[in-house]
Amino acid sequence: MDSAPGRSRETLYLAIQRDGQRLATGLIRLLHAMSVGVDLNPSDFQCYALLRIEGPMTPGEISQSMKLATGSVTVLIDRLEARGLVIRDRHPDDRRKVIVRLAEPSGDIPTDGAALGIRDVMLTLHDRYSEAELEVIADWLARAGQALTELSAREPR
Amino acid sequence: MDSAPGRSRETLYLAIQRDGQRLATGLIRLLHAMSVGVDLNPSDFQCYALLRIEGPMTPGEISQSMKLATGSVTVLIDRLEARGLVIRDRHPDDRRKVIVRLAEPSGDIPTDGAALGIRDVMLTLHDRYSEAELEVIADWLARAGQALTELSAREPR
DNA sequence: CAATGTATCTTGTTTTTCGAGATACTCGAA
DNA sequence: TTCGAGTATCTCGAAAAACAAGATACATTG
Repeated sequence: MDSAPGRSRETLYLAIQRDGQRLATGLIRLLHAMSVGVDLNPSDFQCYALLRIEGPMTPGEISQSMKLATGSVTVLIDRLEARGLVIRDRHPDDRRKVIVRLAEPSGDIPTDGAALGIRDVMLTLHDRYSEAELEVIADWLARAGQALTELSAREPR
Repeated sequence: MDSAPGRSRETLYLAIQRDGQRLATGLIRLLHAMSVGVDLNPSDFQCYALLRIEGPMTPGEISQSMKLATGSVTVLIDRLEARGLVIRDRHPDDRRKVIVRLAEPSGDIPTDGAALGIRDVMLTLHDRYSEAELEVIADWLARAGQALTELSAREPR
């Protein structure tokens, strides 16, 4: 694609910061749009997405990850469970713990991804890049995600 | 950086999707962490960030962008205004409209970016990439942000 | 086995969001 | 000009979600 002729490192950093922020607000918007699409509130949808990505988690882990109070997570899971989207299991080793996992038949709705035409848009977007470039992008996404996760994990309070 | 020797396009797409989702959840977490850091609720903080990025907006535009009811935006702006973070101005041409903009002395707190060591982490992250690679990343971020914005803007309901 | 720590749930309260209407303004056509 | 339809914001009461503190049950260490 090599669009701009060659911006300085400094300029590139600024561009990345600016466009990264734009992407972030876009993501929030999209998450909201998707959640109303499946008739879930944003928190519930985010939790559902989290379980899809990370696999089964305990309520405590969810509470940490989503920065919600434990009581909030309890009723959040109640709501998802009532809709048949997730299931609570007892932890085999530690019976204080509970394991929350996705319900098998994918509940009633959102298997995500394909919804809203996101997949198509993304495919179109990526057509323009070479494999080497996609490699760079994938690498950056993985590292940036890792960095952000560590950032908000450490010393949150 | 050229880490993996060469993944297929298909594999790369999947990696991007997966890591993109991870990045998204990381962003939400971080946004939440930053908002508690400046003692603002997530919506208020997001609105503040939005105004920083996009410049002055009307309540109606904010409501569309954040997918909130107009009434919710009114009290949201009330809260930000009470903290001295934003200012309401009348629109010069259309006096039904109101323009919300950042208060000049940056209110009491968050000039963002530097907070939480985000800047440092990002600098460290980007050190490993060549300028050509950064170019690719910046390009992708811009296009992806654009795509997401259009996606959630069209046919939201 | 007692004491302390951990994980989740319960309850009551506060905060945020919604939704429907009210008010104020704009613009085009009679 | 005046009327009417459309738009933008705000007001208000009701619903929903999040919190905080305590209760319960289990685990782990001495």
